[in-house]
Amino acid sequence: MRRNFSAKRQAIYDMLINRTDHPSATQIYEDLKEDYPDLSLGTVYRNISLFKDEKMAISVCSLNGEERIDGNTTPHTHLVCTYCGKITDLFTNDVGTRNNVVGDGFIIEKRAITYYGRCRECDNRLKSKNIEN
Amino acid sequence: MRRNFSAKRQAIYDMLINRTDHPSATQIYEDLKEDYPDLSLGTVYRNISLFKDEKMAISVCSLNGEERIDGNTTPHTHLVCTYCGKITDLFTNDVGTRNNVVGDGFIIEKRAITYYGRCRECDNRLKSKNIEN
DNA sequence: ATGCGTGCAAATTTTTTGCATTCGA
DNA sequence: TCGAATGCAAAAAATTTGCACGCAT
Repeated sequence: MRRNFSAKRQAIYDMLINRTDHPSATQIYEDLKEDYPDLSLGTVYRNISLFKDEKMAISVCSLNGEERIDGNTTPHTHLVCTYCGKITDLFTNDVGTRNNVVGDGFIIEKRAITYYGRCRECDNRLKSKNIEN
Repeated sequence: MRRNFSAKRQAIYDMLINRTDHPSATQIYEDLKEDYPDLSLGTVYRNISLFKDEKMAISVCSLNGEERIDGNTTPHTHLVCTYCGKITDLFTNDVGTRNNVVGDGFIIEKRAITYYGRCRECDNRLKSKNIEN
C-alpha cells in the first residue's frame, strides 16, 4: 500500500515530536483545531494508531483515562507527574538521582520498568506461521 | 471515614494479588461473576479506583484500550506481550538477559522506564498548601 | 441507627468505524 | 485517475456517577 503523508498526518506527527508534554489524542486535536479547523478527532485517532503500528510512536501510559503518546522512540525515561498530568522526558545526562529526585526537581514516588515484546508462545506461533507461509 | 472491607472488595483485591496476568476491570468482573452473580461492574471500577488511591494497586499500562492493574506494589518489572495481551512479572532473580531475552523466553522489543511522582511545581504547591493550612 | 458499600442504570468519556467525499502522487 | 486520507456522525467500548437500598458495625 502506497502511503500518502498528508499535511494533517504530518501535523499530527510533528505535534508528537515537538510537544514535550506527550499529549493525548484529544489534546492534539484541540491544539491542531486552530490551524486545521476542519480536522476530525477520528483522524487523530486513526493516525496515532498508524504511527503505533509502524513504531513511529509509543504509548507512554494511561493517565486519567487518556492514553498519552510519545513520538520519540529513542530509549529514554518518562517522568509522569500524577498531580498535574505533565509528562516530561529524562535523558541519561539529566540523571542526578539523589534521594529520589531527578531532572529538574522531579520527586519519584514510584519506579516502573516495563518491557514490551512477545512471550514465548507468541514467538513460537509467529515463527511457525512464517515457515508455513 | 471508617472503611469496611466487604467480601466483594476482598475478592476484587484477591484477584489483583493472585492472578498473575494483571487483569483489567472487565476481566475481574467476568471472573468474579461466577462466585458473585450479583456483582456490578461499577463496584469493580470503584474498588480499583480506591485501591489506586490508597496505593494498594497500580496501573501497569493501557493495552488495547483497557487499563491493566497490578495489586503487587513491590518493585518489579512487567513483561507485556503485545501479541496476546498477557502480562507477566519479572523479578530480579529471573533476569538472564542475553540478546533481549528474559525470564521464560520473553523477547524484548521495547524497554520503557517510567517514574511516577510529582514535578517541582506540584511539589512546591503541595508544600505551600501544607504551610497555609 | 449510622453510614459505608453496592446494584442498577444512566451519563460521560474515550476510541473505533462505515461511508461518502476529498486529496495527493 | 486511483487508491489513500479525511470529515462526519453513529456506534462501540470503557469508565464514572446518582440514587435508593442493603449490610456491617
